[in-house]
This record gives sequence, C-alpha cells and structure tokens, in this order.
Amino acid sequence: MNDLLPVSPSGEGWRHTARWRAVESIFRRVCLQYGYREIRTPVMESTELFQRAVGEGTDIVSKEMFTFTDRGGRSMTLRPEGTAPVIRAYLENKLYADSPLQKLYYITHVYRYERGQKGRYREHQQTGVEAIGSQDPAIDAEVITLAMEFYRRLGITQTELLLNSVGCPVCRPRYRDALREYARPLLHSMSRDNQRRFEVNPLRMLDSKEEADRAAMKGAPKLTEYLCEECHTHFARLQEYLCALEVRFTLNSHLVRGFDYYTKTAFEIICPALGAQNAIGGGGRYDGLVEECGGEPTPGIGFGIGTERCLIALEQLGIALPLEDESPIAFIAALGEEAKLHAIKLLHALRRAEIPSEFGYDNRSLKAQMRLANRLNARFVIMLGEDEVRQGSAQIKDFHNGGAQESVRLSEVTDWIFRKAEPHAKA
RNA sequence: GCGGCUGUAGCUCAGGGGUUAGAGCGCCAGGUUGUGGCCCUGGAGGCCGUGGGUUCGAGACCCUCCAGCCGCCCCA
Repeated sequence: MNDLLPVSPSGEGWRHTARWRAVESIFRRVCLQYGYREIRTPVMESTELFQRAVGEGTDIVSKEMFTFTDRGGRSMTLRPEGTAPVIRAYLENKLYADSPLQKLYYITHVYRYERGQKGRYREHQQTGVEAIGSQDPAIDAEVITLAMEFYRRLGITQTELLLNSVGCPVCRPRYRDALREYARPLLHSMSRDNQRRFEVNPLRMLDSKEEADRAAMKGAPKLTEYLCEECHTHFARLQEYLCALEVRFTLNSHLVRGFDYYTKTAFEIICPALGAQNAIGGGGRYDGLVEECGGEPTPGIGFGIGTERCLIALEQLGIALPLEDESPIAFIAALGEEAKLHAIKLLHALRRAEIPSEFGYDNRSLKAQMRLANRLNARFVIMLGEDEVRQGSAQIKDFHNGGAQESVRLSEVTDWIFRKAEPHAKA
C-alpha cells in the first residue's frame, strides 16, 4: 500500500507525512495570497456528474473510474478529478449568489483505476484551484501564475509550461473537420488507437506518442489558426499578460487535454526530471461546464497539481523542503517508581505549558532512556531519581550545550525550560 | 488494458537444486552499581510475496495470482 509514514525506512523518501505537510502549507499560503479560499467536497459523487462533466468519450470516464452501486441502487463514483465536484458544490450551494467570481482551492485525493507506476497511483492527491465566473484572460494569467509561483516556492524551477488554446464550440468543429480532412489520407500509416480517435475524438490524435502517429500528424493544421475572433483575442491577451509577468511558456499546438470540458486556454506543466509521468500539473478553461452541470452559462478556469509528482521531483532534484521540527524540547528520564510519579506530573505540566515533551516509558535503564532522548533529538533531558526526589530537584542536561548539566528545583523546572527554550522555539 | 524486469530480516542486498538461509545498516541488551552521540561485545528478528507443480530433495526450476519498478496507454 502507498502509505505515508512519520519516518523513512529509506528508499522512499517522499512518502513522509512531514514532507506532505510542507507542500500543503506552501500551497495554502500561495492560495491565500492570491485570494483563493478552501473548499472541501466529498470523495464520492453520483456517477452521472462525471459522465456529464468529464465526458462519456474520455478514457477517464470510459475505463478508469472506481464506480459501484450503493445500497439504494444509485451508481456512485470515487472522484477521478477535482473540478466537477467543485462545480456541483458551487451550484448546489449557490455560491454565485455570494459574489459573481468565486475563487476556490482544494487539496484532495482523486481515484483512477489505472496500472500503477512510479508517479501514477490509483489514489493520488491533487492540489488545485478553480476560478468560476470570469472570462477575463487576466484570470487565466492569474491561475497559471499561481501554479508557477507554487513551483517556484517549492524550489522546482526546472519546469516547462506548455500552452495552447483548444477553441470553443464555435471554432472547434471547424477545426475538427479540417483535421479529419488532413488525417484521412494518412490513416493507414497510423496506429489503431489513432484510427479509433479519428472517429471518436480527432483532437486526441495530436498528442499520441507513437512514432508513426507523430510523424503523420507533424504537418497537421494548427488549432490556433482556426480560432474564432473571440478565442483568438482571448489567447492573444493571455500571452500578452504572461509576457508582462515574465512567465515563460511554450506554445504547443498539439497539447490536448483529456477532459471534454476544456475550452480556450489549455496548459500543462512538465518537469523533465521526472521520466514517463512527467506532467506535474495541468488545467484550462471550461466555459461550458457550469451550464452542462445544470447552471446558468458561467465561465471558469482551474488547474490540478499532483502532490506525489511534486514530491518525487523534489527528491529527484535533491531539493530539501523546510520541514516542521517534530523533536521534543524536553525528555524526562525517571528512575524508580516514586520518581516516576513526580516525572509524569512534570511531563503533564510541561505539555500544558506547550513545551513539546516526551517521556522514557517502560522503566528502562537510564542509559536506554538517554539514547532514546538523543535519537528523538530532544534538547533537554530532565533526570529524576531517588536522590533528586529527596532533594526536591531535577538534573537537567542540555544537549545543545555540550551536555552541560545543572540542578533545578522541581517547582521551577517548567519555567526554567520555558526560559531556555523560548529563543530556540522562535528560531 | 498491453509488453518487459524484480519480489530473501524493519531497510539495502548476497545465496542460482543438497544439513540448522547470511552480511551491512537499524533495533534491543551489556561494556559505565544513575548519564546520549563514537567505539567494542552479545542478542532478537525470516512459513525466502501468494497458491499450485516438477523433484528423493525447491529460497533457487516451471505455471497462477498479487505487489513494485520500466515502457505503452492515460494523466497529476
């Protein structure tokens, strides 16, 4: 199982809960600063939502969903992507009434029934945003910039932003016809997959990785040359804004995304350090989606970023995240039953004072307790034995000070630690 | 869903038909009658991924399934 653990049994360094928290908190902070607020939706939704939103013809819906029938006979599905549930929640809770533009973010697990591989898991986490209610290309630029800023703060700077416009219901049919016309005479030289796509979803012929397909599609007409006036202007403005913001991008007329709902802007961020599963994020505009889900015509745009792939990229690139310090400030080592009673009272007091503290359980030898304190990277060891109890004091050893030791009255231990640890805690 | 490689101790891996399956690291204990890291000594820990088969004998060979990895497909 792909468990996330508090420690590393080595080899799989990115499966650390501390690393995940670091990535998540960076994402939350970026979102907050860009004016996005968190939304949480259920892990499962009615199957129909995804069929309608993502599209019956897509691979995700046709063969990659975890779908089952509940006790009431309804067909339910573990969400295979993050956008559709957000749109459903947006409509169901009438978020549009709160403000015409809703800027939302989520950190959520999604499920796809696929063959596992490094960087591709049946359950994976996506961090994402959705900006619903604006058709301003400036919001496209904002969403893309937010993603790139997130990578920058993680330290993943070796990325490539691929950008395309997939048009709208006005211009896409025109392009689809042109593409078919171009491909028809070349069909015999292409893979079976592409021959099937020719019928079902011609645009997807463009991003086949098969050598023969790539060669055949090389001279294909470009979607961007078939854009209607509105889409063309939108795309031009977006590029203008991105240039002004110094966000580097590569136009890629073969970029087609795997959801039917995308319109106009489509983008993908790849990290070359990653290998086969090298897309660390992707998204686009979905101006028809809200209406498709039963709402008023409402434009929207968003992205999803794979948390695992970001973590793998960080590992691959040798980038260390600043991790939360999980080590205790104080460790209490007790010797003897009488001392233990005083010790657990002291432990309680330290914790109430919000000083992270640990205790040497199971009556082990002082040496064993010291070793444990050292391994936990505790700063102070508070030693309590018969002598100390008799004197009403404790021996406190400071590991950060060469093991210097002093005697402190039991009643003053908490204050003493607090005073000493405060600058440490702030640092 | 397709093709290939790999599953032996907590981790990294050795053993390639023949007694009681090994190493390093980690863990535990002792060396210090109450003092961490370094060092030394000892110890615990394995139905050799699962189920079947071949064989006098299988951790080794064959098949099934499962899992991981590398591609394809797809996508984050």
